[in-house]
Amino acid sequence: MNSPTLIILSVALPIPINRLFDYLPPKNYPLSQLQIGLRIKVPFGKNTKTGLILELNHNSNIESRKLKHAETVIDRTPLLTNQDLQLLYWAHTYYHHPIGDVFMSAFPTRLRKGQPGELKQVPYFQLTTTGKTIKTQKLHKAPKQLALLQYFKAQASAQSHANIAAHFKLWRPALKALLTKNLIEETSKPSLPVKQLTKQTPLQANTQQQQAIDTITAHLDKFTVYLLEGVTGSGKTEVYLQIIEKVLANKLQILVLLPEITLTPQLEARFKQRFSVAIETYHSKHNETQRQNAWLNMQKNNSAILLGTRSALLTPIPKLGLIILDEEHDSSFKQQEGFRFSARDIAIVRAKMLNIPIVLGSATPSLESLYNVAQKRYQLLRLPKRAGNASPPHLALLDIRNQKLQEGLSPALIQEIKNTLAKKEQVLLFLNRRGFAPTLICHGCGWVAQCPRCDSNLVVHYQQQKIRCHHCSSEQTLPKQCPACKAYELKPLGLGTERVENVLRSLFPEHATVRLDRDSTQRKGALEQYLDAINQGKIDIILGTQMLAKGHHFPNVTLVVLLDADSGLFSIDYHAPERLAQLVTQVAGRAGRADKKGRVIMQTRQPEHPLLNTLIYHGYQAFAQAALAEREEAELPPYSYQALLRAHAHDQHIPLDFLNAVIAIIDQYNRYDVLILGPVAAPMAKRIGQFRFQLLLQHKQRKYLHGLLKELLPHISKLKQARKVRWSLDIDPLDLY
DNA sequence: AGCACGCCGACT
DNA sequence: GTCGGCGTGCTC
Repeated sequence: MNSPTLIILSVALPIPINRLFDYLPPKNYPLSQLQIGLRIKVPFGKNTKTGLILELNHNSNIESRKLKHAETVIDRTPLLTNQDLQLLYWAHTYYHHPIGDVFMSAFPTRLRKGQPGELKQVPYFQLTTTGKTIKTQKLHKAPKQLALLQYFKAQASAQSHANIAAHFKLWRPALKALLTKNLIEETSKPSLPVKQLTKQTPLQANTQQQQAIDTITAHLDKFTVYLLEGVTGSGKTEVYLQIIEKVLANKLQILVLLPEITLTPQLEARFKQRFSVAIETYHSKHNETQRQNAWLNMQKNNSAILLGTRSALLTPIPKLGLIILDEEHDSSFKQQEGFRFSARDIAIVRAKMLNIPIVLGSATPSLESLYNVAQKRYQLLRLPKRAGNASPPHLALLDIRNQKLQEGLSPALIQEIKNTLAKKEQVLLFLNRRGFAPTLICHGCGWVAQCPRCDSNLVVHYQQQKIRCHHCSSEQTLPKQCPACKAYELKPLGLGTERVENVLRSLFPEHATVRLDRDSTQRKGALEQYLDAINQGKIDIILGTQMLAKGHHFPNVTLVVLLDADSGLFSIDYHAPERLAQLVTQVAGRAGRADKKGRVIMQTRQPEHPLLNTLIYHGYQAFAQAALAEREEAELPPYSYQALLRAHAHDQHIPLDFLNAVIAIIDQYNRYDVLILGPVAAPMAKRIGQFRFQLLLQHKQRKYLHGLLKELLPHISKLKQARKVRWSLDIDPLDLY
């Protein structure tokens, strides 16, 4: 029916429907300028949507009377390269996620919504001639303005709002005043002088560092996955910096991916001190203008290095020559909703497509990565030595069975803390549970305070006099009287950081204790304040949650305590021991970083637990080998492949009906005996008022699992039960929740 | 996802 | 008698 000169555009749209939509070109648009990869505005139902041209065809399966004209082509040249498009296509296939959603997720929000692909000018400010010479006494009545003026005097180049905000609070009025007084003027972004790549000479690498650097830089023009296993403080960052320098010398760009909450500012500062090339950062703290500019500066090759989190992975980088992914075991590299991709796994595919090296760094590599080393797919590089001669901490288990505990602290532990404090050294205690107590129970009738919307107990927050659910936002005032039997017998049960803080203060009243958890650090800048106080030696005892495990340096801490290390051992999720081991090793890394030897004590009721013992007495590597052997025995990943189909709804039977209908379809197509586990209730069956069920699919060979999924999914979308549930497919799930 | 159409309950 | 609840269907 269609004439051969007709051009049909197949467009990917950001909607959860797994197909392309066909359009006629915009009216009067020169056909020769149409290209795959251009963003385009199209009418869609009652709306206009921004999509991406993925195919140019001569005909369409849609009746021609239904075809609409596209409105406008946004880009003159594609923002993504062919290789970017190929990578996205691969990700769409691998994760079985709707094509338009995957392709459009490569763009920052503004560009996804159709904004032109141009840099947004952000104002920069510099001193005027008057500003440079003014006598500071003239501003003695305006300390804020004076401080800001001094700051500008100390800077070599013009500064943006973001630069100023990093150093001052409530700076806007002061800046405005200085502008009015003509001491500061607006200007454009200063261009960086790029006479040389570095402005700081590299540190002297030790033998292992040098070996790692040499190995990687010997073959910068071919794909290899390097697993750089370096204990805390072994100088991984210096290795990264020296490899990057070599790649910069080849005029190529570098992508550095970091976990969500690492110390990006510190790392950014270190990169900026070392290199004089333009560096972009991309993470959740940035606003949309900053994201768009960072993305475009990489895309246009204006900038050489991108430091970012998972969301930076798909930034187009035309001259990409190296990918570094630090803390590769970190779970924040896996997106946990919508398009549930693993930034690590896609990064590896990206490196492979571009034939460039990728370096995965970690002190505690994931079991998959260690398995890939054993399979000779990755090359292992080890940095066993701690820099500056710091010796590794000594780990020990402390059996607390039959011990009389004082709010979770055993007598032996209290003695250890005393000894450490007597030596004027700091103690770090780790308890991964905030609040005062995880349970409020009535001693009269056994009633327990439970969340009305979730399958969980309400946590007692004593300071705020609240009981609160940690899974949804519901909270109540701390009751005095049991709502069931009216007795005044309500007692908090179990340990939280607040409670341990109290006992520490009463046991060691002459020592300063600080608690670091989400509650105590909510106020902006509070965490930084506490960290400063710790590093200035004003604090003797540090108590905190998970947030202590990552990155922070506590050079004077010589005793690290894990109060309740067992909790990870009882989880039904087979990843739990791996996570516990990583956590223990990371927390242990906080101790004895300077010349003082550190000690790590783990209180446990499972002193005979084999994996725990392997970890404590033989180290992380030995633990990993033992854990891998268990996984192999049980045919769990990485010895098999999994996909998890989740479903939730307000009514209990809806997700269950849906998953049973899915099973009925699976039975028709399951030629290769993919293992089906479920449907079962999720470990937390009810959450935020929704009932959650899941179906686990597993097979020893990836191709059979994925083959089944590919056949299955179109049928699932068509199920009438599918409309009533919210469902999602998680490939290579990390959380079996 | 977003929107319209459509058929049943409490209201100016 | 109407407004609006969310079940169902469609988007090139």
